[in-house]
Amino acid sequence: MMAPRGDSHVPYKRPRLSSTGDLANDRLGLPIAEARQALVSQFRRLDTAIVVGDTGSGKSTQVPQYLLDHVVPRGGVVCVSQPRRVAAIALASRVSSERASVLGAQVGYSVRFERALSPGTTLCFCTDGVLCREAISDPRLARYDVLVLDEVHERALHTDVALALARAAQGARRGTRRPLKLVVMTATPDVLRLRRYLNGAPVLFVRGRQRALELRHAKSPQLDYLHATLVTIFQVHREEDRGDILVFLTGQDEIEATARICRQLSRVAVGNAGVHRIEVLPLYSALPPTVQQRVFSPVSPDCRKVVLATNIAETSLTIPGIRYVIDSGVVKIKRHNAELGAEVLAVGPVAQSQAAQRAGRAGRDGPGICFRLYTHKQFMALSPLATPEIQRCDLTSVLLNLLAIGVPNVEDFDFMDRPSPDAIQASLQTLQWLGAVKRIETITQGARGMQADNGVRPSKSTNEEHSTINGMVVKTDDRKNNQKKIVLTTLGRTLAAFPLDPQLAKALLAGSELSCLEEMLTFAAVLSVDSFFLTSAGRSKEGDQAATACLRFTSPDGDAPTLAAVFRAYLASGSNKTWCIENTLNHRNLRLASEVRKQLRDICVKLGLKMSSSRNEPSLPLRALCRGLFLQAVRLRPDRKYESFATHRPVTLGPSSALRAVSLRPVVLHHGLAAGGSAGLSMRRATAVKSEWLGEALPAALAHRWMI
DNA sequence: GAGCACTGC
Repeated sequence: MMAPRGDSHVPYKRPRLSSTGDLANDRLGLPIAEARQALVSQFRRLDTAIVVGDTGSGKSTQVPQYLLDHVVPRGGVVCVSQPRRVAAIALASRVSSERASVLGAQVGYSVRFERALSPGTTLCFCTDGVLCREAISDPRLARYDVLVLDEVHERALHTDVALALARAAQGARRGTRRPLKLVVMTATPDVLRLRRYLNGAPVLFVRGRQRALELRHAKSPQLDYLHATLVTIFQVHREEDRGDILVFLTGQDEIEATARICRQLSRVAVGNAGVHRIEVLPLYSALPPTVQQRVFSPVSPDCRKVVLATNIAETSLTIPGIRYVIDSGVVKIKRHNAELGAEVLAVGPVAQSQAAQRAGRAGRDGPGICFRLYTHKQFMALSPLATPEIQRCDLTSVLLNLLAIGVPNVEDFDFMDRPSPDAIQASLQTLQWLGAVKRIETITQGARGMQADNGVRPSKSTNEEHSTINGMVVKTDDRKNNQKKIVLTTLGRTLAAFPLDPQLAKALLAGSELSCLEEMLTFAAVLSVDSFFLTSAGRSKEGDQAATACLRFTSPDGDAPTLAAVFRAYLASGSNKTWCIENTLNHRNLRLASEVRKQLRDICVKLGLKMSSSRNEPSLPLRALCRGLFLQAVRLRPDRKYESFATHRPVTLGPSSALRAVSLRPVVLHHGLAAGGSAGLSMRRATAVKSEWLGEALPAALAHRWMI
């Protein structure tokens, strides 16, 4: 056990006061109020504006109202978009009550599964995801006079897409009788990039609440941030005034381990005179909501709360009473590796903007201190901004969405930070194999001249250029000479109607063809949400025993049928929360799956698909699954190891897959590959299928290549 | 033999 010894404390540089407290602002109203006139006159004049202000400046609640009351014409509609559902609903509710109106009348919201809107709604809060979907039926965003994009500094996937779509819509409406006004709001003062993207749009600064925040960096680099974390927690506990501590760590295991040591150490320390108790509270998204709620309840006056959190506390949850922040300086980030065709979850250093965000969580209710477990020099060497999500994730869904919107050139779509051409090509190739897009020759004047007149062909060297797509080595056309245009097929348009990965959407449609749509709705729903099974940390004491009881759901065919069985049992229980707890299942994810299924079913009905069930033929849903997930196929080699058809890379069966309970199956489909650690590539979830089903599902080009 | 956080008319 580690104890905070005198010689192992983390030395911090002398405190520097970066700002002063100003509690008067609390009563005088929000800082933004005095800037109202100036903002309004700028908004009237400009077609695009950037608003910079801290959370707490009131910009998210006030700017939309200024626009509605003083900028748009009577009856004009303002849309405010956010990365997160809870924020959209909370803001709508807050603004609605500020205006003493009923939520859903003048002020409303629209998020997935939930909306409060009426024909008279002129101020609508929504999520970026909803806005991106709306653009499919309304690419000019014609319903809105003003579009406000909030929290743009987070660079969430849908925010970047929405921003690019908004620019395109604004361009299309420029010079018409109803131009689109765009207001982009960000908390990061570093707006050079954003400003250039928005053609030099003026930046309007809103003064934030002035709060006292003291930053202390480590004096020397720390080799072990977990050790430094423990030392600092107890140093703060011994030396600093009352106030709760928020610690940023990377993940569940690390948090639980640190919590255990912390509790042991505190039992030792509390024996000493004058040392108060501490209450250690883990906080991460996999925890059941009831356990998460504990961080919001106050502790007794003689006790100090220590919250050990992941990134969830950086943006999603704001914990009251935090006075001290301990920032480990590291974060876990998911990246999609197109070459491996896998998600890689890795620990890395935070960006400066994230460090600022973490520090800002201290002293929201009074003067605070942020302890950084890294030196000021190390801080200065950090990247100023985090890599935008659009450069880290699989683009298959995003590109299908853009094509459905009618974006003319998806390969050259003007994102603020463009994804790599390889990532785009990999996703287009996937869409092509799914039959969602095709490349058609478009003979432009220039191209015709070139090919007919002098017969120029791509030179041999460029023609034989290879690139790796989804891990497969593929010959690519020379892009300079490539006159092929990417167009959406009828199938692609149908796939885009579903809020699903295109692969799963295709499997769902195959369910209609094979008369097992009801079963496929369940497969699609359970595979598109996080696992139903609680991991050890989220379990109650009796949990492990009950988890064993859960084995009764295990299907020899793997995870899709197993999860479907759990889901059916959940519905049979009457969607009962107690039943979930008794069986150590994640109620939130089961409820989510049930809402997803309902939504998918409604879309199927709208598309005119007939509901059908394969009650007497259990293999039909598995065959349908093959028709969507064939790119995720894996085979068992003679040496009893699994290998991906697409990439020929070895993969292993992940530890939580239901297939581990049965003997090795010759062909399986995986539902997500994870890379990292010692295991190489591992399949998080997998379902066994028959080789002939895979054969009938494959497009000809792949059937030939894979020799099925 | 191991899961950061979000989101989808």
